[in-house]
Amino acid sequence: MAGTINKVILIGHLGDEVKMHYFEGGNSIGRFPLATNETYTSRQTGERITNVEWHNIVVRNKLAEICEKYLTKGDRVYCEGRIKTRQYEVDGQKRYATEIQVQDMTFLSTKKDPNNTSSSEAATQNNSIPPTSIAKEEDDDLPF
Amino acid sequence: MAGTINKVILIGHLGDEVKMHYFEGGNSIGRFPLATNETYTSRQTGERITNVEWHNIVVRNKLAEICEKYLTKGDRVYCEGRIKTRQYEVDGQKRYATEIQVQDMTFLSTKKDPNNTSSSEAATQNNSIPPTSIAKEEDDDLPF
Amino acid sequence: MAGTINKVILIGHLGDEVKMHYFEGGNSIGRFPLATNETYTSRQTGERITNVEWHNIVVRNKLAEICEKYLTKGDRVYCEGRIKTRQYEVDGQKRYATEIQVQDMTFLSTKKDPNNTSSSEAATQNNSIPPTSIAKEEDDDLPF
Amino acid sequence: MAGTINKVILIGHLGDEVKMHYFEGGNSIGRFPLATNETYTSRQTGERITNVEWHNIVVRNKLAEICEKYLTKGDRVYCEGRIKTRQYEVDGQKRYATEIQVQDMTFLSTKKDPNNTSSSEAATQNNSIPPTSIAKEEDDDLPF
DNA sequence: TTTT
DNA sequence: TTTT
Repeated sequence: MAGTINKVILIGHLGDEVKMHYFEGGNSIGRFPLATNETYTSRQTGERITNVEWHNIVVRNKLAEICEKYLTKGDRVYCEGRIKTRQYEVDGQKRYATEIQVQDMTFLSTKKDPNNTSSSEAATQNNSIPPTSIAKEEDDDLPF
Repeated sequence: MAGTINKVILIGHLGDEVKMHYFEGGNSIGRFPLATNETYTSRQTGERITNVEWHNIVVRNKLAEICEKYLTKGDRVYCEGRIKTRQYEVDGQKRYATEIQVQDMTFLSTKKDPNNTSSSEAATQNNSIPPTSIAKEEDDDLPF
Repeated sequence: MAGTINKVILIGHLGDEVKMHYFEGGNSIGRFPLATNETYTSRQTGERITNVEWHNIVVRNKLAEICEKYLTKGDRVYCEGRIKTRQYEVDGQKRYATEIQVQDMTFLSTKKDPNNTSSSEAATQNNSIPPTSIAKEEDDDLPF
Repeated sequence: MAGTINKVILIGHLGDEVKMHYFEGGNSIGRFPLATNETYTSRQTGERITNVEWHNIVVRNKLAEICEKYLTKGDRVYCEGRIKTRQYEVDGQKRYATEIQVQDMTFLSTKKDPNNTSSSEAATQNNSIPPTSIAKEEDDDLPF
């Protein structure tokens, strides 16, 4: 009943801002769409075709708050998590929504950093350093 | 236009047989459900809870045919691929179905091998050796 | 200063028993060799060639103790961790030893389980269930 | 004898230029060091400590040539490959050198692109587009 | 619905 | 030997 692995690794760009939802009791959840692209050459026409894949990213609690604080539309991130398909009903019919529950994230660009112009590399050379790697342990100090 | 990654790694058990579909022109597709389990301890009751996650696995052409030949319900496999959400309409309403398009697979148990009793390790010691690792290159020889 | 990833995923077989070392203060470390195989067809002779790759696995504290208790030579495991190359000197010359520091592990077969005959699947159907998935959180309860 | 996985995923920065070596017969190999960083808080002093890990990246043939053409010291890349430890002898003593044989790579920044100022995003808006994702198939067209 |  |  175990001995299984459910792991997702994504590098993509935020298609929108992080949307937060706060629960009673102090828990919180953040959601944002992440785009990955697949490019290939058409066998028929020979032209380059790009398919966009949209992933529903879900983050929780401290990681959610760090995402909301530092990430914005267009930023690039590395995400590691698991696939989770939720089931719900509409008019008595089953529907499915697949999310990526992310536990670990690394920022590959952070436009929200005020002193930063275009890349996370630049950001590390000034005093306002956003966290670039976010660990799984929720009780840790902020990685500054 | 790229610089993105969409990667899924799963280890799980087949929930059903591989269902094949053959296209005109020689292409084929195989589908099967794969179960992964997540076990955790409830904070309320302290009991162990297991959630099952079902993944819609899609394989193509030679890999599909190897899967159909060697895999059966209950077998354990390692899968590597990408997430793909297809959109379709029902009564004018958008629906989404998420699949895992698998390119690489490793068999961790293969009940269909006739000389095999319980594990793929045993299978490698006789003459009827199923492939245990299936490469991405479709034009390769079978890995026997 | 960050924004980097160092991740290793291995599925292989233990080449020897887990060797434990206990430190003063209660910490412990376990080490064992893990074999992965790469099989390919020789372009010259056309015969199948198998290369064995040996990985120096290092586990710590609770995970080390679970490994020692349940794993034995020949068992198959899934390991997730990071690469770490240690530097040392012999006769004033630098030497390097590369280890895989494993944080997450899933047992894919466990011969040490007394009620088990050949695979972890069988093991889950009786009362003596070894842990098959070991989480990163050291403070967690044992996953029974 | 199989059913194993040997997979490495790295995101890091080039510590030096790509060094090429060409073989008779047309094959080529490229090598470069890649740095990943691990940052943690010391339990003793409470200060942030960064450890650098250096990986010996090895790429072959077309991928090697693309790396040499587009990558330079300091660039950030995503690498996917396998661990390979080579054995050699010095004065009759065995020595080991661990490499990462990389088959797939994604460029996360490319300073060598002449029209590019600081990031790969900018690069995609002009006519001199470096490849950002490099597939495994050696016989493919260049991903332009 | 959307990123680069 | 080195990157950010």
